[in-house]
Amino acid sequence: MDKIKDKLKNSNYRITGQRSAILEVMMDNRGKHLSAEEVLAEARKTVPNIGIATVYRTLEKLASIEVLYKTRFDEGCYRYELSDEGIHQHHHIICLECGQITEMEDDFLNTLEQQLEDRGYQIIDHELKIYAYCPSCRKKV
Amino acid sequence: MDKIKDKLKNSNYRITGQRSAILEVMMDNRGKHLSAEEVLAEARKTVPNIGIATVYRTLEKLASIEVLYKTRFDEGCYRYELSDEGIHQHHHIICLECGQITEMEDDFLNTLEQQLEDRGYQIIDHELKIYAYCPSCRKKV
DNA sequence: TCCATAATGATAATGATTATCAATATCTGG
DNA sequence: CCAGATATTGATAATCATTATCATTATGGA
Ligand SMILES: [Mn+2]
Ligand SMILES: [Mn+2]
Ligand SMILES: [Zn+2]
Ligand SMILES: [Zn+2]
Repeated sequence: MDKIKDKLKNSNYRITGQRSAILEVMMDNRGKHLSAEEVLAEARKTVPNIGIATVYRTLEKLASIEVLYKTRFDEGCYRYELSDEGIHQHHHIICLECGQITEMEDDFLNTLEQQLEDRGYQIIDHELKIYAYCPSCRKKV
Repeated sequence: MDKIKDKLKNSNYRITGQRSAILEVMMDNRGKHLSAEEVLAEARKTVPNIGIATVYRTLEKLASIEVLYKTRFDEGCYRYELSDEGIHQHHHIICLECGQITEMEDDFLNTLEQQLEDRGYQIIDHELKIYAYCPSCRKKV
């Protein structure tokens, strides 16, 4: 939390009640993937008058300094989550039945990346989504 | 082309001038990823009065019977391309400098999929995007 | 405390996509 | 070929997430 606030200060961003509230919401929901509207609803429990524009602005800023990770799961809206420390983001397995999202680390992509580097690409990031039925929704065969 | 039109007929879809024009645009642009607006502009060369709503409807229909593949590359809009025959779609390497999109086949994911199947998942599809500098845009080190 | 300026909230604007609906085109069966 | 059931179209309004605008307020270093 304080480490993040330092990061904000170093970027010339002021620490406001709204930003603290949003940060707190994201930390209280570590592991979840929240939409801007969901963040707004939570943040209003602390800062009742906070507006949706501020939520968008803050989420955007926090993503730009890599405190948050922003993605979308085949829906209309973006979702945000606390970022890992690592360079690459993790990946997601999305159940087509219940919507449950399971996370997956990306070690297994090392081989592929090596192949691409060999072909001259300079890889910056990657994103993998797997659509599947999760073990409990899977049709019994 | 005729195989696709049969597919349409079998789904109770009529073959109209507009649909033929859109199909032709997609076939003339095999390998490219077109937005609805781009398809509209091309289709109007054949059917000047075609409306954007018809383009959206047709692209949607063609994607629903898997003639087209629909995706988005971190932009505001969807892009469509002629679908491969295979079960899974191919993947994309997007150059962060020039925007060039290179395609990649998905054999290398077999191992990962096997691991997930072992954990009880029933995999339906996956999507991988790699963001990189392409060989020609890569910063010389 | 003062003040330059960053941040906020309300609200208008945007841009892609979808819904509505009256008019038109397609196609099947006679 | 033709009529009629119905699928499709184009214009346009509506939607929905996100961004821009702008007057007002809050923050934090001097
Ligand atoms: Mn995640
Ligand atoms: Mn492609
Ligand atoms: Zn499930
Ligand atoms: Zn490039």
